[in-house]
Amino acid sequence: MNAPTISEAEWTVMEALWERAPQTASEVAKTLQPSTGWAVNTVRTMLTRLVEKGALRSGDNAAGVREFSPALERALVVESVGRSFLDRVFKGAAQPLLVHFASQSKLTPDEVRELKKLLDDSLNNQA
Amino acid sequence: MNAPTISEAEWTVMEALWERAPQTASEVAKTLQPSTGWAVNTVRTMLTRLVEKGALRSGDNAAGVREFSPALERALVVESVGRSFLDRVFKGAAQPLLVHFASQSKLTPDEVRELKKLLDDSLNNQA
DNA sequence: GACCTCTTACTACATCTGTAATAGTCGATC
DNA sequence: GATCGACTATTACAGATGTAGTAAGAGGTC
Repeated sequence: MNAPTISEAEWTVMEALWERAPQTASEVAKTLQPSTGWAVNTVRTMLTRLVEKGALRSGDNAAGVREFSPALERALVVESVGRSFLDRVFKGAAQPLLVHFASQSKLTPDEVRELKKLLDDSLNNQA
Repeated sequence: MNAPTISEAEWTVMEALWERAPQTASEVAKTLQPSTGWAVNTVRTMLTRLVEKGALRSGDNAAGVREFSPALERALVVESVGRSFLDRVFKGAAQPLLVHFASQSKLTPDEVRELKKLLDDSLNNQA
């Protein structure tokens, strides 16, 4: 029941569709062209593979052109790749991961405040 | 610059050598056998590939048998895969990542205390 | 009605990964 | 000195990934 494996390039395509859906293949290709330089067929191939993987759904629009939409919520996929990253790199221990990224990053005072609140809440919810 | 790409299975091998080094191929294979079931040759292949990638160094021990050691510190590789994960999944924004994992995980009061301290420190160090 | 453009379906091909098997060398063994 | 067991080097092979190209139908254009 885990989300399917989504490769790095495929992730880029998913992001485009999480941003706006549905889109046809040419629309996605046009959206990604500036940042990736991918040929339309490259994008088509990835769309097809993502449909096969169950990450996208497709159907024809009024004009009879196929259009694509996410079949999985972004949050769910983030959940899944997040857990796999946590397991692989931090052996499943969230605290060292949090330490790593917290010490690595420069946060604003507001962000720190929010995080501390969240940490407190997480304690209370456990009780 | 960036640490080389280390695949999931290769990561397992690296962990064994970060734990204890140097080790010969058979030693690593024996170590990993219970958890992975890999054949010795499978481990050898991965060791070879990791040397090619520059993630391991190898040399002959007193008995003339090749042994392997990490060529990269674990922290450095974690740094690199961590950043790549952050960029890909959270578009480089550490705060949402921290929110995600913090809310996802059940931490002990001690761990929460440590993290909050770390967050405070990170603010001070910026100033 | 021949031609160009979209769209779709199918195919291509190198590289990386996972997972080994095979062949050849070398030292210990009987 | 033929044999057995490590060790090394080379090769294999299928599936995933990145990055397309080609062929063929459908619709507008001159």
